[in-house]
Amino acid sequence: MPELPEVETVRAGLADHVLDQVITEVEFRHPRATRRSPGGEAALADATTGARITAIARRGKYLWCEFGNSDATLLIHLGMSGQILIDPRPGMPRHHLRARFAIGSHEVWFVDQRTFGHLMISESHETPDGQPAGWGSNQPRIPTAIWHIARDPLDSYADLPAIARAIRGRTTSIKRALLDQTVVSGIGNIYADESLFHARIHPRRATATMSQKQALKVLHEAREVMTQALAAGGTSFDVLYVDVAGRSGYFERELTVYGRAGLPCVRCARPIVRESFANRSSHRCPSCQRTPAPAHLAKC
DNA sequence: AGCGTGTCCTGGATGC
DNA sequence: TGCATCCAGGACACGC
Repeated sequence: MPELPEVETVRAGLADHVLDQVITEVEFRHPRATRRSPGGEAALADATTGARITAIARRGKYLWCEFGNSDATLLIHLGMSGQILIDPRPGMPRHHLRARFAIGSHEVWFVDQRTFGHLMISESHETPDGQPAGWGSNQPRIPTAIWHIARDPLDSYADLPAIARAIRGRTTSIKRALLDQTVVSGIGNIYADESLFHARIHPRRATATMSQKQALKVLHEAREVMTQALAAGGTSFDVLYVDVAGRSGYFERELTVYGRAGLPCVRCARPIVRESFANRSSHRCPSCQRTPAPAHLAKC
């Protein structure tokens, strides 16, 4: 399940192989892959065939290709199970292959078992702050389809104090705010739990009752845990996720709470608990992340 | 307007 | 053993 560090690993891998190359062939193998793209498969193929890739950019979990002076971008979201495979081995199974591209001398596959991922063409427009929209972008433009996606904790143009203030302005729980991509992007269930553990904050803590220092602490921990995950090559839980060359990440060994229900807390040895949260689950240490007083607890 | 819930999807795990 | 149900997850449409 690719989150920000995994997506960045994919971005860097793609940039290594297809930057300055021309897309010569596009083939779609599943209609859901292009469901959000205006005009569908035909328009996407039309917009990309013959185009030269001049940047591979990323904001949060979204990737996009820039094409020189063109306003059009090819936007990619890997969803839960999406993978990008470059020059896949000849025997690689094809049953989850959703789209394939010939780019320069490379074969590039978009493989996605659960089909939550998608590809789309999006026009772009100038960023409000005049800065590049994300890692790898070399122009101050953002795909219009993701104008509402906030900068992520690894983005050098992200204003963490401003994000902390936005979090505190919400009437919800800190975990919901962290998962809201319009507040801060790139944080999924795994890194939300990890960041909150490191910051010693309960997932259901009401954001409006948090101090600026506490909110900022959570964001800094998110940045830290993602930086470490990135250095380790991305997190992986099963064979669904592999990076562009088909290798799995190995950061999962470093996770402190996520997926560790019943196992001892790395700090205090009390068993980690798993609780249901908004049709999902939260993992926390009942001792390091104590339940706040009712007045400081959000409804969900 | 802002917030919370339901939905999309597949296949491994679990239950009877 | 086999069938049925549950569950995981990100993003967004929708309703309150």
